[in-house]
Amino acid sequence: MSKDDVIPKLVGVFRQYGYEGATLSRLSKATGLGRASLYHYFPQGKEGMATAVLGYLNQGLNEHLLAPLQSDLPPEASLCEMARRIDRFYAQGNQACLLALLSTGEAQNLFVRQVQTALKQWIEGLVAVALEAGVAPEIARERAEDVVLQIQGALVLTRGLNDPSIFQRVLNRLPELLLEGKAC
Amino acid sequence: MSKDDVIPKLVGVFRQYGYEGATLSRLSKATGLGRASLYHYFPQGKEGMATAVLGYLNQGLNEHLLAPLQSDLPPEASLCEMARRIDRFYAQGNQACLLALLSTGEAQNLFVRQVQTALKQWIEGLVAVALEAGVAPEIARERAEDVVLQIQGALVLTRGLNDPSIFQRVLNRLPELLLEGKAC
DNA sequence: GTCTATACACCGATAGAC
DNA sequence: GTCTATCGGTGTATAGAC
Repeated sequence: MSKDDVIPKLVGVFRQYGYEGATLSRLSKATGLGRASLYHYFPQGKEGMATAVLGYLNQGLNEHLLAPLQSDLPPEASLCEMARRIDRFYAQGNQACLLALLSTGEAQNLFVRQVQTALKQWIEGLVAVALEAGVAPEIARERAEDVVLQIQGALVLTRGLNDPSIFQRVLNRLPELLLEGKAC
Repeated sequence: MSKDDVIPKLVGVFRQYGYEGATLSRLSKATGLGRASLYHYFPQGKEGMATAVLGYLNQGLNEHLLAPLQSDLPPEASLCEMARRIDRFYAQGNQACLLALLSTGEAQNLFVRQVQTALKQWIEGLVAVALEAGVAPEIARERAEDVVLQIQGALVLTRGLNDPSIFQRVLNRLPELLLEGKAC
């Protein structure tokens, strides 16, 4: 088994339990490897595993969630496609976002840079679509931030209220939220 | 020292570190009490402390954050006042929301009910203001949810990007977000 | 009420056999 | 590479003196 086979199995644990809750016992169970074997792949231990998971998800963000934004689809359609993929990725709003989990507690200091990078890439991808659709530059950035912000807020509220309809509602309005009044 | 004096000192630890990160060592240090003394006040241990903290913050939500909504101020002014208090309570967006922290990981199962109650009260308070301002009932609820949702999202994004301006921007638009097109 | 001392489980991490 | 065994430290929780 290679390192690239192990990482995807670690993802679920960090996403469900956060950094502190992702114990080696759970990581071991999820991978089917003994603790010592995990240290073979990740000499930096748990911190190394979290870093790898963040890198893996950041790559997934680009290759899967943001891919439709760079396609030749019309802007609105590409946003709809992103929304569909987000819906799947976050399991209809039931799965937490690792970027949110890792910006609290002790993890905050360890992963600020990686979290910041991922969020910025996400926002930049959205800015590009808005600009392409003819939205004014100053407005495009604010709206792009709003898109990510509302997704994150919807995840919190959907989990807290146990009401998936909130997440759906936010996903549905993403296109008009970013492009309102332009090229719809 | 009474139980009511201890609880406020526990709050900061849970808000900063979340449930799993709020260790008895930290709670002991924050209160100035030994671990055993904490068990005198909270026989249910850490879970009891978290429950007490949630209750305390829920009461604060009603008595401080939501109080202006029930005052005789005009709707828009009461929302501005709530926004000011939220700004202070969340330290300009640098402090996490306990309701968000406790709806992930192992804490999720333990505190769903209390978290749900607090979020619903918050939303109900906002719905009441919107109705008072003449917003249609179906729309009022969605907008109230949006207010809480955007606050939560702004907290995530402000922490993750280390950019307090995002939190400020959301707070500033709360009145129009809830009342748009009505009695402004 | 607050303390010291302690019980026991689990934490992250490592050594060394195979 | 994967394992068993184990380290030192810390986790939550309790007992019992004062």
